Amino acid sequence: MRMSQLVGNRYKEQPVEATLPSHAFLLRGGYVRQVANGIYSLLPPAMRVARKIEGILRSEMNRLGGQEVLMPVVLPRELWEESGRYQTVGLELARFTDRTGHAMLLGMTHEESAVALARNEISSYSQLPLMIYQIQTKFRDEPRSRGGLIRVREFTMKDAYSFHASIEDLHRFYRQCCMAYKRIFFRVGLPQIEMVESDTGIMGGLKAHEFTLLTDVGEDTIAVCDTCSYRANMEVATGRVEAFPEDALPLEKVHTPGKKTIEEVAEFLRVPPRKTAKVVFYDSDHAGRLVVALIRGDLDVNDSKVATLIQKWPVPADEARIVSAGAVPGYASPMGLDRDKINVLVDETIAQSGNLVCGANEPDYHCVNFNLARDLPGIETCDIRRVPDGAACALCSGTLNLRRGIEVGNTFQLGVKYTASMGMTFTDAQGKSHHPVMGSYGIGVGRLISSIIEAHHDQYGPKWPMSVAPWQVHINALKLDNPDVREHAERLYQRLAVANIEVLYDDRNASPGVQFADADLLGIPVRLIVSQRNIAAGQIEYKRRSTGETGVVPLEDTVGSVINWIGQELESLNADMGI
RNA sequence: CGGGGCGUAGCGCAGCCCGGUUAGCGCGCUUGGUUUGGGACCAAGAAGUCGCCGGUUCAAAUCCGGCCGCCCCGACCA
Repeated sequence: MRMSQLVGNRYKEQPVEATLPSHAFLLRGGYVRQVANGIYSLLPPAMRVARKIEGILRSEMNRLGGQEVLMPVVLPRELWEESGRYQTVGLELARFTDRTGHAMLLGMTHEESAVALARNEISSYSQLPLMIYQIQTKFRDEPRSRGGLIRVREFTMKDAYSFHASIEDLHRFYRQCCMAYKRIFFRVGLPQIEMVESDTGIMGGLKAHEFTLLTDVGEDTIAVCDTCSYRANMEVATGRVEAFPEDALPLEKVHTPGKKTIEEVAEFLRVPPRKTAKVVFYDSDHAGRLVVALIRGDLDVNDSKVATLIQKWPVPADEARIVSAGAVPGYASPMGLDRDKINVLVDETIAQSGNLVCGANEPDYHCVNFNLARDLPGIETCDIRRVPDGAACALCSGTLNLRRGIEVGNTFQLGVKYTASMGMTFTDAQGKSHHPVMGSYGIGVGRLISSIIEAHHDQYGPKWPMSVAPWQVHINALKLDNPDVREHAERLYQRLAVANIEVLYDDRNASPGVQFADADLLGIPVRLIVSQRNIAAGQIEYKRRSTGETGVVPLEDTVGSVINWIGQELESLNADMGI
């Protein structure tokens, strides 16, 4: 490729809207252009990176036995009604009607489509297991996109769907798929990506993992054990919290005038916040009952965990709602409330503490010496707390640290949620009918591009790993109006092209500073510099983008050296070496 | 959806408060010349419905009203 013809300008001004390095470089390097909020065009350099990533995705999916398909972006409403998600998924599902008035939607994930495809083709256990995958455009009408390609509304995703005759076979395949994901991330230059336990969210199903690049600019919060391999998204992370058992003292009502918050009550009664019990009200659970969550005063409720328990997203209850259930805001307690009309969620930490302070359900009064087993008998406890930074790991003696991360991929053990609701069956060896067990597996291509830049850049631009670099070699020729320089540069360009090397040739007669700055923004791993002084010495100068190493090689050895460098760098990204 | 900010040439901005000639500046672009190892210099150019609609006024980028779009933080979100 000749740079004089390359579509897309580079510029040196820092774009005001870009706060992340990857976002700024994508704009400054001429990789992407925004078309609307969360909607981008990819220019040739980004398109080439995307194609390389897609090639790696294909090879690893094919290695798993996956078969590539292409399902539609535009889907009929009926398909999503079959699974029930037409109702349960919110505004991020873009809906519209076609000219005949038929309700349509833009696919944001393709479990329904995959089942609809497979149920007509699969009827026997002998056809299982099976995985289909596609690399395709998704649209999700996100409430807020951000960070360049990190969170967008339209994006390219590799999504895969597997079907199994048994849960055991799903588990076996799931492990293989996770290994394939590790190989993928290794091959694109991100071996540090972590496998993280996660919420199943709108996918539903049994179990899910995310694959996350830990970085301060990430938007997810991950609990990371400093000792063992436990990693979990905040949504589901659990940890050990110190228990404070005490022998129960008699329950006693105390006057606490005007003291409503945990801080006020704790200070007034001269106890630490951990000796109090906090009540949080949510408007309703799936059955319409008021939700009363009880947690130790020094801890916070984790809404995601509550959502899983009450089967809907928790919305804080307003004061009228709380009062109508017989509770007194600021002095509330589950004690004395009609347990048939409310859903009480009690965090384990309440059972592990004795003699707590809690509300008396009477204005200006609290109770001291609340003990769960005695004062609210017959309640099963659960985990509804946000893991605090520095909590003890539940699996080992280590400490959990909260880190930020970018989720670049995810995997779900779906079970029979979709195959049962959509009526997909197969016949086993005994002639009996079953629903296949399903898994689904996603990786966002654009998010991976941004993540690679976040992990591999300096102040001047990206440093692409060889496996995903838009080109392998960048030729800079200085003083191109000199016939000797031009002739050497053109010849070098031809020789490299003949050797099947991907070359970007800066054939503009631009000043060295401009050429080098542009080369840094394009981040190509090998840079070759043709100049009069190098020609006179019979040599070519090179610079490796990733290491900054510079040197010279004799002119006649150039192609051979380049082939060696490319080979070395690709070999270091070969997953067979690393995993 | 809540809070904050911004919309003037491809990009980054000034001008607006206090209405008044041909709406400026830097980068980029075009032409010519001089240059050339980390974003050169000189000269001459091209490029703008000042986000949109309406109002006030002799006169609106500037004042008023409405709308739209974009960014950041939060909420939300595989």
